[in-house]
Amino acid sequence: MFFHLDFTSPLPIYEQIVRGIKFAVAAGGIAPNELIPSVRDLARDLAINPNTVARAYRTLQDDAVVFAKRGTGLAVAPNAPQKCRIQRLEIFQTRFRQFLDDARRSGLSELEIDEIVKQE
Amino acid sequence: MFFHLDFTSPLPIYEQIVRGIKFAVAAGGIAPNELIPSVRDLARDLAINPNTVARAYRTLQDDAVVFAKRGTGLAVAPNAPQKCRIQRLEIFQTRFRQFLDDARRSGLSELEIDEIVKQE
Amino acid sequence: MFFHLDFTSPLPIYEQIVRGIKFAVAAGGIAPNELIPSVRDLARDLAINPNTVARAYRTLQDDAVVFAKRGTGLAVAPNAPQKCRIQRLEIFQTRFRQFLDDARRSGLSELEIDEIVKQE
Amino acid sequence: MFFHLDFTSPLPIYEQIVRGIKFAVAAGGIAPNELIPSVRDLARDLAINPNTVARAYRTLQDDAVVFAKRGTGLAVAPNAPQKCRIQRLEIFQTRFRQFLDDARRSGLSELEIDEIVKQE
DNA sequence: GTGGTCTAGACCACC
DNA sequence: GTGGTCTAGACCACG
Repeated sequence: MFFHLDFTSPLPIYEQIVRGIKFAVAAGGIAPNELIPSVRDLARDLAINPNTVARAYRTLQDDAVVFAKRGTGLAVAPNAPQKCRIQRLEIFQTRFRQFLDDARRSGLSELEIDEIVKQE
Repeated sequence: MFFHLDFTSPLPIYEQIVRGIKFAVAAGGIAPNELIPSVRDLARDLAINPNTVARAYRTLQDDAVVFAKRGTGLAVAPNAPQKCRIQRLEIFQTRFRQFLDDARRSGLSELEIDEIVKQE
Repeated sequence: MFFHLDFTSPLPIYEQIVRGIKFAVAAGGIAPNELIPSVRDLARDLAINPNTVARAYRTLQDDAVVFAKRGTGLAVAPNAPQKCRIQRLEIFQTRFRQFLDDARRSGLSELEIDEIVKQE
Repeated sequence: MFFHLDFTSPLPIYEQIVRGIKFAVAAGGIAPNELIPSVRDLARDLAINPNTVARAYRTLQDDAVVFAKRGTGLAVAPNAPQKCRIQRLEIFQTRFRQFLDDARRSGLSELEIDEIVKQE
């Protein structure tokens, strides 16, 4: 499978699925025109409600990351890999920037923040 | 005032208040045995409902960051500054570690991650 | 139902609910992974406001006695029965010890205290 | 002094004072017609607000445990010792009975309850 | 004045 | 359907 779920995360399950698929596409784990798992299969694999998967897939279609092949399933769009790579970068850039802002506003010194980052 | 609220954040307002007070205590903005703003005052200042502040203050009492002086208000606990500094560090350490884990699992290369971090 | 409320007690209703659920879990009335009554159901059964139940349930989550199954309800944590049994014992041990201390400090003789206890 | 205060107790301070005086009278620590400490003195000794002491003393007057000697202070009523002994007994009987009821309703077995009591 | 409890009801996200 | 957040306001105990 392409990703795992964190049920304790505040990020909703369906959003974790959306990102999981996008990141898999960005990383080349699923190629353009290749089918993604069926709603039923993925729901079984992840042990979650099919409605949740369906909602994630709807979002992916809205984002034009996948498109419906009638009677077959959902396939990765041709230009999706590039688009997903951009989105992936943006997601993590935004997140790091937010991290820094919050850390500074909390009263942590630049030194302490550096300390945290360097412990990577 | 010790902090401002981000009404667009997924982090609930009461949790933002909890952290705001903890960070203020960690940074020495409020000393042990000093009173924190009254429920009504803070609610007025932040332009939110007093109950929301009350809920945050309840959490702070549960965490033993403040204690009730009956009929007087809530005061910072003697050992709270140290505790809050530790918690603050943990919050941001965890958050950065999570950021790294997610970035790696998304298929981003170490190089790309470094790139994001260095843009600070 | 697992318990009843004493509206005349100084113990707040939400705290009575917390204890009621804990004691039910301790006694095996609700098994691990089993769902506890929904906020709305319990509020209706006890004829109180749903928010009061919600507040109790929040406390139970903070105590890790139950965990949220998103969109499904709250389920008893795996190790909760053991934990609840311990807490139950502690609650009553503390209370009896406090009773004894207070009785002694009030000037009651050991004989008089024994007298009270034996009338059980 | 006749008693100490527990600031963490849910029992209000003024009620703790009322009981402290009553128990002292019951135990013979203060004899009939003897003066109890002045509001100001007791407040200073206990490091609390004089209003709180005043409220307790008002209750004691209402209960006819003490009476005002104009221009002198509050003195213990002649029949107070007997009355206080009775009230003291009732307080602890009620409290023990409540303890037993609660313990039983919590699902503790008679054996476990006996165990707690015998550890006195 | 202080915080604490409870009610009532709106709105939201999630499944 | 589920719980979670927030608002609004009443009432109480305490100092």
